[in-house]
Amino acid sequence: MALEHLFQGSALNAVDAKGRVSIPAFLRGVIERRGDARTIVLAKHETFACLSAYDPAYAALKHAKLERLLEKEETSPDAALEYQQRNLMAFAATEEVPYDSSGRILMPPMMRRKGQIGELALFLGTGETFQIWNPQLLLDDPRIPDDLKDIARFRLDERGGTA
Amino acid sequence: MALEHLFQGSALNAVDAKGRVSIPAFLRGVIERRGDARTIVLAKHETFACLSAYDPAYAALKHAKLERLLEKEETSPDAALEYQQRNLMAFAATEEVPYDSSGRILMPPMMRRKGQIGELALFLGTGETFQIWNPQLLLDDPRIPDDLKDIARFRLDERGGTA
DNA sequence: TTCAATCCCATAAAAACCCATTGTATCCCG
DNA sequence: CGGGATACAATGGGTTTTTATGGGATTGAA
Repeated sequence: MALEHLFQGSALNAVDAKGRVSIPAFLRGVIERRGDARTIVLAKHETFACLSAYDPAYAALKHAKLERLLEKEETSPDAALEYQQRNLMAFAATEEVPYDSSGRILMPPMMRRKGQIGELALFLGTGETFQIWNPQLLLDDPRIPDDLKDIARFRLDERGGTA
Repeated sequence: MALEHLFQGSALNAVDAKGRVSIPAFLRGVIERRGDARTIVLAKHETFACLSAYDPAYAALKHAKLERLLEKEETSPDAALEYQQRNLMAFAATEEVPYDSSGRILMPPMMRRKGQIGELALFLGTGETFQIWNPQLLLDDPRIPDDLKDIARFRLDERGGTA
């Protein structure tokens, strides 16, 4: 498959008192080039203490991939159950939120809790999708490469906060 | 794979007060022959104290390679984590910057610090990618061949600066 | 009413854009 | 072969546009 437009780069944005966050312009650019939606899909990340985010076009693609996988491995009861589980996670456990004309979303409270997002949201492009972190949790995770933590620290410094 | 257009040659350009740098025309030529983007991707070099740079087409190619690797080795939890880490480094730890009609980029502050780039940027073609150095750091690195340092010194002399 | 989401407007900083200058290499023509 | 004329690269500076973000005002459902 391979998508031609990939999410890349990092940014640290504020979450204001109303729970609004600006989606960095360079990520919005990719979303709007992939499709014409001004919307992102949020989910808890599978392995890290952060949120995973992507555009509706990618969600559709992901769904198609699951369908194909099912058709291939079918007949096994295990496979069918696994499909049901994955499907639930892919759709029921996600939230789709539009961003407004200034590029901001209202972070849904449930996702905010799941991602433990506080006053600051660290956006990280990861190719097909991007991640949203509480920067402190990223710094605390031993599985994250040091070079990436340096970037998080730089983004925090840039803002004047001491990390 | 093998790309047909390769980066080669060297140039020393100024970084102005706004942080702008001209990408040498001979490198831009390669970028635009590889794809139609007028954009470069910047990353910290893995082994040297400089930046690594390439075009989006090369980045996509690298990504596709990673994807194929994952599908082959999948299922292992270790492999999955390693994949996540690589993806983060390849995308979150890089920045994509467009160059304008006069061939200049705005060097992102984070990359400028990571590469310790001051007022001068030394561009070195290395085939599939190219490097951007603080010329002084190149001269100070014992791992760099003397012949290459001579080239750096020549570029500095050309400019009137004493190396 | 009340809380919360959406819309609208304001602003400061940063980035993108446009235009001008210089220097150098190239070309053309006498 | 010399000497302009030309084209393009690199760079400086100003102006406009975009971004991120704050703060009302309005809508709407509970």
